[in-house]
Amino acid sequence: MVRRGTRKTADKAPDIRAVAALARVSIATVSRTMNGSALVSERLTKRVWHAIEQLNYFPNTHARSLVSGRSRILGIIVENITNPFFPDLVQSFEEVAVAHGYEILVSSSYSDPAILTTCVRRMIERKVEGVAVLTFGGEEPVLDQLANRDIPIVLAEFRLKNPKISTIVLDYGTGIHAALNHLAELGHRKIAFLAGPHKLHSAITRENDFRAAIEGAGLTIQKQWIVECDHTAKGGVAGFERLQALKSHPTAIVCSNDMTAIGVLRAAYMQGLRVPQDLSVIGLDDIDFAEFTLPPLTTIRLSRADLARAAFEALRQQAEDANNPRMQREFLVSTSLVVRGSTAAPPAGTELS
Amino acid sequence: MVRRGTRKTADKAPDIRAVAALARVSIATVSRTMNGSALVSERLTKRVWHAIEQLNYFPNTHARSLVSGRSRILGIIVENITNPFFPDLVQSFEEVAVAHGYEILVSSSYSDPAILTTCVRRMIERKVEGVAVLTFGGEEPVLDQLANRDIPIVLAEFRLKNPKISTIVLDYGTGIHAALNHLAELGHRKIAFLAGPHKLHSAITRENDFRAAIEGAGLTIQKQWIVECDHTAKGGVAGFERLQALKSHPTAIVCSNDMTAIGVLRAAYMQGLRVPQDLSVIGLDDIDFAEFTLPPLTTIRLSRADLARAAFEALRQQAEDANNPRMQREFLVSTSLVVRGSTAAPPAGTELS
DNA sequence: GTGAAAGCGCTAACAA
DNA sequence: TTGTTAGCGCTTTCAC
Repeated sequence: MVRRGTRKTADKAPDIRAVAALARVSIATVSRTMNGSALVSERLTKRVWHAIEQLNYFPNTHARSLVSGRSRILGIIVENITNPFFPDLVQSFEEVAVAHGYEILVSSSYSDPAILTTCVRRMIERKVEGVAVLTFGGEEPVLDQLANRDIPIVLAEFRLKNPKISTIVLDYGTGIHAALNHLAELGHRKIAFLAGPHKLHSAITRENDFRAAIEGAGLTIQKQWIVECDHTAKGGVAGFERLQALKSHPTAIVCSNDMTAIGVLRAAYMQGLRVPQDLSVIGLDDIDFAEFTLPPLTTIRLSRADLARAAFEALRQQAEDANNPRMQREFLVSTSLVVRGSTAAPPAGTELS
Repeated sequence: MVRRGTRKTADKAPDIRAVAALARVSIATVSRTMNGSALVSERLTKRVWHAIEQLNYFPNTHARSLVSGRSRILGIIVENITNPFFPDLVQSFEEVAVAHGYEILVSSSYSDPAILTTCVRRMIERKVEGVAVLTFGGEEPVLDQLANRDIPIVLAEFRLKNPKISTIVLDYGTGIHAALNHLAELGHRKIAFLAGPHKLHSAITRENDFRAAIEGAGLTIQKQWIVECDHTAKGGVAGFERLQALKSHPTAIVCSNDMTAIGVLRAAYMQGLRVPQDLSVIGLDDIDFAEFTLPPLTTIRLSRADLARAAFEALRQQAEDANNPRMQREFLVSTSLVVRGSTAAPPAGTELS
């Protein structure tokens, strides 16, 4: 424990003046040294660092932000964490951000405009240098608050007319296509889709991509085999039951997200249907847990790390090119199929039913 | 740079002076109004709020923190998020914090002292008003940096001699006891424990509580039935296999955490052992996912929300009683048994083997 | 009740 | 190269 002088009390946070005094230089020199400015002689640089260490000095970021106008804080708004997709995403975002010397400010919007407003308020008050809006929802209007203040924004999933807002386009098509190919190769022809809630932009995109892929595979879309669920396990159970109530059953079910697939797994288990022997199931997202379901879930991976990286990159570019004419940028994050244990050839004889 | 007046360009962030000007009062009055100071006449209060709204003004927290010395930021350090326990915890902590007007600064220590040092540095630089260290690990030394600066700290699991540090005591005993009672009532006598890594303080506590509960239940501890795993699913698989390699098999396995239990579920499934008919499994934590395993996992719940609330409360008390002689406080968070589908009576005839 | 003015700890002009 | 100084946007005495 460093204790100078002979006082017993814990030394209160030293400031730049204390460092300057100890190093016998001006506070400007201390500032320059810390910020790696080239114009400090080696002799003084050494003395300053020495003083900094000796005093255990940490610069006050609030003071720094106040004068420089840069907070080095990035905001991230997600929907909520009931869906295991989000914590992962936040963690990944935090990792990239911290690696680049940024702090992050996390907010959950819970799809509630009032809460979103508060989130935005917090972001503005803390002077964030950019905000990643990864709610996959549709709450644009409030974001104008940010845009009007020239705060960079990146949005997953949809393009806004506002040119100041960058977009991350999620290419579900590739993964869904691969999934259908996989299923087709196994011999499936009767494929259902458990969709997400239509209020979610991403859910609609996923569904459309599924439809396109079905047709691309030369199959025809069966209306009753596309049922809207709510992206929860419970919803998956319900969706599965709806499917079972039909006269003709699909041999494979593709789900709009992993939670839905987990519900299907559960419902099938309860009904004594074996996965994958009697029924193939495919999820989407590849949440950490997909690996540990019984059987392990075949799923379409949407990498949270990739998404987080793209969001960070988008924000950084916007922030650093603040002077450049800000053009609308687009970033692409792709998906891929991860084959695990929930898919297999359909049971014999189902081709005819 | 700041342009007041009637420009059409996106007005750059208005400041307190702009508000004062519009409301025709001094900036002091604006400040007082915002902070709810009683000594502002109703007439001016109204005018000020009106101006604030009209300008869409948000106070700059950095400036505020700088002058007031209070940042309204709380730090939280967790281990990492591979274990699904943590994101939940962070989310709960964020919720309480935001509800009380605090922001949070999250850091993962990854059990790496070097990273922890950086975390602590970030916390100090941002002038956090308290830090919740919920790593369940044993990285005390660095924390002195915080303690020395009189920053309140709350630690889960262990007591430090430092009187400035509050502690949250996790009462696993209650839950583990209930679990063993449950098992005993079902008829189990041969109960194994898949422990966590001994470097984790919490793992050791859990194991000790298990031993105590076993003896409390009138059973004797079988050394080979307590095996150290690593709190991952993979570790659970390995632990299960170690158990199966023994001549005498337990009829029930209690796991130090849910991930381990999930590994056991998986390994049992692979070996064709049915849970719960052939083997009962109990987890600990009650992560969100425990509800969705096949079968749904019976587990000992350690509420992340309770833990987060306790941590927040501890910090707030310390922060607000800054002047009071700071005494070491202890908070208790309890556990309870959640019975789901992974436990049942042992298979007939196993009593004798 | 209200306003003027002194900083909080730092960065960035500008001087030397 | 180094030091001096003027604020960044706010809170908070201290006068009035």
